[in-house]
Amino acid sequence: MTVRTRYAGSPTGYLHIGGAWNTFFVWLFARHNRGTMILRMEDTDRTRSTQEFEQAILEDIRWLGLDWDEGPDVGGSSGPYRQTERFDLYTKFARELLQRGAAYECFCTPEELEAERRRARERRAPYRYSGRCRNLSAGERERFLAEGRKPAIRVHIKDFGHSIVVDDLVRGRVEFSPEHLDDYIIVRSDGSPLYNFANIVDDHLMTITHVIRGAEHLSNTPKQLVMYEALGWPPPQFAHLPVILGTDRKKLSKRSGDTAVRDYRRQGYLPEALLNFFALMGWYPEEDREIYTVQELVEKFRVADLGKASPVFDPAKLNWLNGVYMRQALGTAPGRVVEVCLVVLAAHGVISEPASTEQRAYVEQVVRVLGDRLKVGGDILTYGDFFFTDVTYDPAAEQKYLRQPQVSGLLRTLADRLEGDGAWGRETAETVVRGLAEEQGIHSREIIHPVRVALTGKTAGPGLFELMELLGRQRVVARLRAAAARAA
RNA sequence: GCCCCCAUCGUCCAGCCAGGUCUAGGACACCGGUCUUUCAAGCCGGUAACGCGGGUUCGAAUCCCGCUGGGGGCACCA
Repeated sequence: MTVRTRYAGSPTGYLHIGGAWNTFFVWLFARHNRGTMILRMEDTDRTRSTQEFEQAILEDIRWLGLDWDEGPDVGGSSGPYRQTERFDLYTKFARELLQRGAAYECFCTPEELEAERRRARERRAPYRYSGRCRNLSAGERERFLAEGRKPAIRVHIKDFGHSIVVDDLVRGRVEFSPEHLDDYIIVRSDGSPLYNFANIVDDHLMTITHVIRGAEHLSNTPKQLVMYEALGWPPPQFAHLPVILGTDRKKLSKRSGDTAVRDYRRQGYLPEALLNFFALMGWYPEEDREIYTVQELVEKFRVADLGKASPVFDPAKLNWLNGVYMRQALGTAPGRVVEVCLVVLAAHGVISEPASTEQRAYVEQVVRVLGDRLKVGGDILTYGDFFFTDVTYDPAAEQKYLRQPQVSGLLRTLADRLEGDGAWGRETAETVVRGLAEEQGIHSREIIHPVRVALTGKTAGPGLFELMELLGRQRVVARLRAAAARAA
């Protein structure tokens, strides 16, 4: 039997780290088993779902380098892949359930249910639906209808007398006592299906063999198992991944900071670094090794090797990993580094979008000069903003290197010597700067540091002579004079 | 409150299933040192963990029970 697995996203926000991580593992599983990867949009919550978010999610998954065989955009044999386009299916099965007495209409209003819940809370008892609509007489039903009430549909949970067992691929055997189960709602009074129903209908109709999802769904699983039974369908295999935690040790959510994949893209992260990083959360493919190609991950992936504990998302480690990939790309495919830098630069409005040929060529130079200081695309601005904008002097740097007695004169002299129309380049710059130091009888660093601050505003950054070459004679001379004036 | 899950350095993981080779290994971060015009990178070194209590056993990070702690779920959300 060939593996068919899916990522079911709800288009109520951008793809976040947790969702992306989940998608990656689903994808790894599919590809490792030469199975089918399916994307499904669970957009039954029409108040929060939007077309834009759906687009964005697809885009971000694609950006990560993951692909899918069936989905809302590419179609497939078991489509459509958007739940809002499958309503007739849910209605059909809901009716079937109704006819078989496995489900019933519930006329309780949200207010009435809220009151039930409140009462349960007051008694400090766990809430379960009272079941008072379970055996409505024809008369009562007529009366509710006459009142204009629209029924929701609930499943009728029978007494099992035995516990419900989830045989989870990562957690093992998990038992649930059936007395905690509720007659839960599967279709809203407006006729739209709820997650725990639509999900099952789709997974079955799409012949999903493996459901790989977050552990937040583990408690839902017994409910779903009951539904599979009511429908007479064999359930798929389940694998519940741990939930990624934020630094606050709470579930990483859209509202807790930079958790959207899109944000990482904008900050100049490399998708392959993100993927490699994902692999290191909840899984260690091999001992004493952290760098893997996607292909290696596909080969090594085994659900049984996944951890059960919730990992904390550690941005510091992601940064390091991204740096590893950036350095590697610098050697083998510098265009990739330029690419992520362009994204950042454009996002900050420093260059146009798309970049002009000149801008691109210039950024290539900047990238070359910055070299392995670039751990993420965003570093082009933290280390090299002065290549694109006027100098912003770091107060501490200015205080330390520009407010020295001889500095103003030194800077002015250097400007004078650099001016002119002779050859310009790294060597010229170095010869002139070192020559001046020697002539003054001072160590070269005593002039290099102030010059760096004058040119870049910072104490840290790329090699002075390289950056001078790229900055060009005009800007160098102008900045030296401006700094000399400030220093005086 | 009820249900479920989880538990090794600050963080991510290895080790656990098949107890001894664990004075617990790797990585990130952190702290030194080295290189250097600064920073980054690199290289060398360092600090740092088996949550607690009971068992079982000659022997427990590893097996069992309890506790504690953390997390997730209890919707006409997904």
